Amino acid sequence: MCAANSMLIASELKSSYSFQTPQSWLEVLVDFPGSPNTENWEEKLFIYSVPSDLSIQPGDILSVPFGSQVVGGIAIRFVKSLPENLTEDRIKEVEDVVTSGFFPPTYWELLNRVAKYYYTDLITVIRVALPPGLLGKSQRRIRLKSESIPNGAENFCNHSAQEIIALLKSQSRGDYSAQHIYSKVRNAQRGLRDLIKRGWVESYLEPPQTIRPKHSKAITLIIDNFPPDLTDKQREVIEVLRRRGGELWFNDLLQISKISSSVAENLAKKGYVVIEQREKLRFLSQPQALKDTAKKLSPSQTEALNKIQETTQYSQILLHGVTGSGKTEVYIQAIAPLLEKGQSALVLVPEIGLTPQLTDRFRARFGNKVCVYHSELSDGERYDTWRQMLTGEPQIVIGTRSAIFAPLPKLGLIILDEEHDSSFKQTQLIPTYHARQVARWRCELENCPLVLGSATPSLETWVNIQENTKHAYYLSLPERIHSRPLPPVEIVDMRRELQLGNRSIFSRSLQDALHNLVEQKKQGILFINRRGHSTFVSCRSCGYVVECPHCDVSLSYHYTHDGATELLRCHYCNHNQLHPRNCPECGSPYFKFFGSGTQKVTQELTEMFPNLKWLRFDSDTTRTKDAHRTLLNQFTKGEADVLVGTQMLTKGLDIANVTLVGVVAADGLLYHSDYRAAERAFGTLAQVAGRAGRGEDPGKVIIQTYSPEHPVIQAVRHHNYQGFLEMELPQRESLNYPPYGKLILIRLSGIDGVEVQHTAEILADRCIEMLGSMGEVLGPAPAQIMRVARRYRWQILLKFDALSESLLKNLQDLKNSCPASVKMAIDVDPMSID
DNA sequence: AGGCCTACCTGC
DNA sequence: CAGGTAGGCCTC
Repeated sequence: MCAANSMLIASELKSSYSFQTPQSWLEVLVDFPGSPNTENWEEKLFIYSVPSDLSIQPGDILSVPFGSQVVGGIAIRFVKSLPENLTEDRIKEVEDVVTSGFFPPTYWELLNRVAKYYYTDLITVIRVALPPGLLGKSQRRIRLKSESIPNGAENFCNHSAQEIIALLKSQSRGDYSAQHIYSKVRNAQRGLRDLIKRGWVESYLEPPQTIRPKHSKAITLIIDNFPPDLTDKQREVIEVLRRRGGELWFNDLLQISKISSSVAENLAKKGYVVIEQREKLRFLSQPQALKDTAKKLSPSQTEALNKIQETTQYSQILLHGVTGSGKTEVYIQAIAPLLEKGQSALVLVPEIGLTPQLTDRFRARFGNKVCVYHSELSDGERYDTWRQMLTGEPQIVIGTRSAIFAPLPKLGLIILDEEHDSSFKQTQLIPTYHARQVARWRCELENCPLVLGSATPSLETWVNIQENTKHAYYLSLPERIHSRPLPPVEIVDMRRELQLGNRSIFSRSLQDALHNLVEQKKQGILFINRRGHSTFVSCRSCGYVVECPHCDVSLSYHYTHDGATELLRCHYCNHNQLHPRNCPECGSPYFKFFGSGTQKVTQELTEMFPNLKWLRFDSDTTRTKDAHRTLLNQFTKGEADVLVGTQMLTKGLDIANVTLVGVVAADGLLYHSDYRAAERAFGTLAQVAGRAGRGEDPGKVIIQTYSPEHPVIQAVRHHNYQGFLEMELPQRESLNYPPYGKLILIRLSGIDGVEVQHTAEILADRCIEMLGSMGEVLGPAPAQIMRVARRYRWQILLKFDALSESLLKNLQDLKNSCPASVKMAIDVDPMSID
């Protein structure tokens, strides 16, 4: 990392403080849970005074006192006078400025659009955009004043007070957060009041644990000659500093020159160097990739590159390139000239862990101008990367969904790689935004192009590009680089295998291919849709199936460390329990295992091919940091013949030695109640098939299925995206599903099943009233899996042609009328509706 | 989200 | 009628 560069940051950020605050009141958007909704957040701003030692400008991130706590907030604007209902004595002072100079106008507009479109309050959107921990909150804590409790006196307190004392005494410092005490002790509030009155415990506010810059001692050379009064050691220090560009971290200097710190301090006394605290950025240690240069492009790559480069205004560009057609190289060459112009670029990928190769290639070309930003970074790393972006240095940020909010000034291009991937949509937390939608807005606001890359574009993007002739371009990379062919796809009818007496999960064809693999020293990939061993376990004598106690699903069978522990695990709430020795219903010790997962596949591989080495690649084996990269490295180095994995395999994997791709069972993908099932299945199968034959040697794909005639299978077989479109689009159109109609899914959940259902029925009636002839209301219906983690789930689907203002307002009212015990979430453009 | 106030309930 | 508790509303 370049020390001098990072040191600049502190001073640059500081310079924006120089703005002089006018003497007036400050309106602040305060970060608290009950924050007002999108329609009227401006009406609920709070007014603070600015202490004389702080200078604040609108857009600064602050910490402010609020009620009994200290919370985060955003400075919005100064006002000259107080509203009539407020008197000066009720106004508190801003406590501190957390970060200055954030939120340029276009960025502010972007956040507002997200909030409005996805029915989320603005502060929640802001929280997504900022690195975690920046909007700090103080915490109330309870501390034991043990010396003041008379011996045995606690026995005269009420029960909860006694419990609290016992709890506090169980910890050496006698200090817990109030929240922790509330969760452990019943009626804690009452006990606490008693104890505080008696003076045995005290309650105090812990200041917010906001993330702050990390500082480190730095040494800077301030002369450019060698003065005569230097000792040998001092001379050496100056030489080292000169060689390293005049600046070094103090600790690094001591290491390099092997001197004691007093030598450097004496130099400082003589006035030849300055030693001071500077901000130090916490970056991941970046593996120094080999320097790489631009590759020669194919004619279609060149054509695509030219089009992207000549587009300087807002446009959507679909880069439709078959797997292995060299999209990454086009991205890289499109970005290079932007950096020269002083602009930055944003590259979004579905999951960073799955694409170390893409990151490596960018690093090889652009070195330390590449920043990686995603949720697996530690809070400190994320914070520092974020601050680094604010400097405006031309750079490339590669990140996952949330990086769409990377605060890059002078943005010149956004690239969404694998734009069809559903992980660009946030599903669990609000706002349930889609990074592609946000990217569109962002490019529009910054007036720069948006490149959407995929081998199997989403139907939304496809139709969007066709319909918008003005700001949309279609670019195609129809061939693999070096004119390598797409691998032939063989469809194996598993019904026929069964008829011929093959009960293995591998067809004869796949078995042969696996044998050849070992002989020819090639590598293969086996794709299976599920992790674990089996999807459910059933008693052979009475048919009993073990189900999750919290959800309406059967438990999946897993084993750990070579079968040492057998576990049943819920894939929805992560509940797990030991696999019973005997059936809980009838006591029989015999179980049958249904549905294969990755563990079952590897088990069968070991039994049938003892000489074949495999690696398992799924969310069970990649839980730890860097596990993706480690496993992929092992595989690339040839430490295994076969990589067995789930969806993760489909993304970006580019290994030349892979000649075989096997899909163990395609059927799990095909049959789903969701309207998007076919699109998802086609995408996944086409992507996984594309992993084969990327090197010199031709590849081969084997797909096993019980439905060989299924249209999706047929489309995959012929690598026929167009054919798939022609089949799928008319169906969507006839039912007015996206990309034609628009969907909003209202999800309701709660502990009390009857109450949730009742609420759903009332709300559905109101939706029918509200929509009138503008659209259709489907439901209410229980979710596909009605109960998850002890909560009952119901949903209402709204289907209509276009959004309208009145609809937006009414939906917001709907949310406000929902009882507190039923949670209501509005999912705009839901990815799945089961 | 907490903290605080108020309306309402329980035990004499 | 005091004391205790559950829910509503405010926090600049």
